Amino acid sequence: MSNQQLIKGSLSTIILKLLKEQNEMYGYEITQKVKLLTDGEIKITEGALYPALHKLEADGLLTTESRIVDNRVRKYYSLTKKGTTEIATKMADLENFFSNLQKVLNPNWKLG
Amino acid sequence: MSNQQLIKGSLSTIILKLLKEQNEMYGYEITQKVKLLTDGEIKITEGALYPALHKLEADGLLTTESRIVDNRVRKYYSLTKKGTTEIATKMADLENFFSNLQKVLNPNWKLG
DNA sequence: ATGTATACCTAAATTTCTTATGTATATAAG
DNA sequence: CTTATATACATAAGAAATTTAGGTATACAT
Repeated sequence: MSNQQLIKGSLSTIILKLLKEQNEMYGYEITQKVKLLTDGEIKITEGALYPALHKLEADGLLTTESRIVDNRVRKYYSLTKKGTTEIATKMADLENFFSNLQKVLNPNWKLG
Repeated sequence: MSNQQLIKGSLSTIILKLLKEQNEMYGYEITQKVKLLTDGEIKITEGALYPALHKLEADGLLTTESRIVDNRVRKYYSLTKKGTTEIATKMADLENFFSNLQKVLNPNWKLG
């Protein structure tokens, strides 16, 4: 898809929002969830995902817990208190941005 | 606004779409138009705008014509045939991306 | 003289992503 | 038995787009 570059700026919001809904997820699970929800149209690459997860953890928005399932390591991520606050802000920002973008691009747009 | 980083990936679409509607615009005019349409909530910085315009021109999507107005140079940009084709594709990509993003972030979203 | 608005521009640094790898286990196919 | 696919983590070089910070210049108001 040529819209892959549009993900720039919203990847961390996607990660945090999914974690808010599911309480905890591991990296690979996130890529599969997004793929499933969008019928394969949005693909989160691992090269983008893992650095993003590490940054969110370093920023104190996520905590991790490693578990071994089927002889393989999984790192489960969940929101910290700070992360919970942040996702509310980010979602509001995103809605606001889309609203403004529609004013610029097309006042007649209807989505949903 | 903290949503400034969300512009990443959609700046060229904004430029092309405005030019499609207005036929021709100069750089500074684009920044002011976006500011006006969004009540100052989206600000296109000149450091982002001018390189983007130059790239779109280099890619053959825009042509320019310099004029002197009030003793100051203005570079008017307009869509080429290729640019006109491209904006249709880009708008479709953007709508598609937003649609998919909403599936991930919130199935209940309604915009517009 | 100073600040604000208009109007163009570039360059270093940063952020974010792509692309390409690398490691390792499990399982199905040939 | 070895090859391919899926699962699951990770890093690193390079590319792309933006931010931040400057620079030049005219016009006008304080």
